[in-house]
Amino acid sequence: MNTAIKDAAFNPRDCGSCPIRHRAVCSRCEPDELDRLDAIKYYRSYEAGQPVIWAGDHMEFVASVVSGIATLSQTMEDGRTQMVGLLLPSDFIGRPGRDLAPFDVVAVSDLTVCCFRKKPFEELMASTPSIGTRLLQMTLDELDSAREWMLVLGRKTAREKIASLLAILARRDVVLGKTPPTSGMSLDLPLTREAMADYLGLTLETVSRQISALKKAGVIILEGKRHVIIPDIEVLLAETGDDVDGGPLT
Amino acid sequence: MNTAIKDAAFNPRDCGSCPIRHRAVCSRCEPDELDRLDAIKYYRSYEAGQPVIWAGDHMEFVASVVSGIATLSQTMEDGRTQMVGLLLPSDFIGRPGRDLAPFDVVAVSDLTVCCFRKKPFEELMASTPSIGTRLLQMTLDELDSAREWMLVLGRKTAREKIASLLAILARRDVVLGKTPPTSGMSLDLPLTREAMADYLGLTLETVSRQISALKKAGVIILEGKRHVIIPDIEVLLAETGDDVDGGPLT
DNA sequence: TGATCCGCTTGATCCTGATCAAGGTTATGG
DNA sequence: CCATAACCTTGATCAGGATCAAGCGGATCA
Repeated sequence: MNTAIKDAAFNPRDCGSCPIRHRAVCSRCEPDELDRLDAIKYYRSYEAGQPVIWAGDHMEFVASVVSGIATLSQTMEDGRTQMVGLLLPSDFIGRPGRDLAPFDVVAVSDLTVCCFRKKPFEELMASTPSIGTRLLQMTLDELDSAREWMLVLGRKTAREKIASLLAILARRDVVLGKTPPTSGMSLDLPLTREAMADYLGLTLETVSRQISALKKAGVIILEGKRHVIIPDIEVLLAETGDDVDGGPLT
Repeated sequence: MNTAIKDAAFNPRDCGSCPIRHRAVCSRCEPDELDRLDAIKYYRSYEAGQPVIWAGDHMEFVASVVSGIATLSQTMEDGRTQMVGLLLPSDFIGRPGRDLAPFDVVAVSDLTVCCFRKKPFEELMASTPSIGTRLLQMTLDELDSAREWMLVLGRKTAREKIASLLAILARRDVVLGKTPPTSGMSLDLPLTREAMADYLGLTLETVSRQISALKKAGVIILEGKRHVIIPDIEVLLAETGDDVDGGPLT
């Protein structure tokens, strides 16, 4: 696999914006640790739709998403697929200490990742406890998110699922400062209806219908197919079925 | 909360069987690290049905299950609940570096856990990299399991869900050496029909019906309500919908 | 300028699993 | 020993979402 991967034209001087350095693995590293990370890193980019890795492949690197969006998913023999994670800028890809990729990773938009060769990275981790600590915290966060998503998949209605997905995407955009946190939030859907369906355990028709229903109810306003305006975030949160206090935006 | 917790009558000399020492956090620790772990540990037990901790509570300890079974779950205001994990002997409870419990933990059978006060444990972790490494590996395993479960919740039919649960429980019993791995496997269900339903995102009636259906199809044989005999594991695995190669028993 | 494709929407119908309801089994306790 | 309460099974009916099907609108390309 992994045909058609191209090494990125990403300028190494853009290193300053490398999420490894600033937001992911190494946010608490000392300067000399950063230097050592720099020594083993390189960039790669993928076009929308390209696979980054297939479940079962040997992974010879770990990586951090610089820009773009990728999905983590599983597919059954008969074609049913379930997305198990959404990889956004600053998210980490890979398993130190493991050889085989457990899930498929596919770029859904143009994607640039910052890679570290696995062996040197693991050695660096062994000699730099703060990296391991940071990675443990990130993994615990991912585990909590995965478990929260299990409630969505197992117990929520189609309408609640859609509202939950929109709320999660909205929260991310707030965190990234792309939209105000209060009223008139605006949001670009990074996923096709089918990808949303795979994320939510629904069919694409149901996704489409429920989005239309939320639109008709005035919970969201659609501009085109992919741009969503949320007039009142509280109304959207009420549709998720979650406890409103301590909800997704806090 | 946490009323009615009793300190265990567990004999400290049984320390030799403490899973922290042998299977969980410290399987690769040096003897002096084990001594330091011993210095901050204590046992607790809970009766079937008792809560260990509620989501949002402050956790002043981390722990490892010694014996019995607990569940990790989430409940919506309207009562819908989703189990997000099953805690069996040797499983770890808690989040170093976090203060609040993210999910409810409830004992479903009589339960004994080996606790470590959180602060000293975190200090020990900071000074003993192998503990952190071990914990990272365990957390990555849990994350993979959680993600595999997302496929079950999102895409499998009721019958496949039941078969998947039975396969997982069967695999555990094989690993623990309770039953032969090949033919005529036998298995005690540790959960009520309702708990299975909460794990699988179903109702208890559907669970009951699908178990009856698998029985009628000869995939399983029931002795009483809780004891299951699996005449041919391959037949059960075929019912899970999973790829049979590399399936749950390997 | 069409022709084609892809992503999306909407309608009609079906089916799986939820819900409502009744009764059976097993364990516990007076 | 029976009474009670969990826990479980089974039946009848309902409904939410899947499936099958048709068509729309905006890209891309010859």
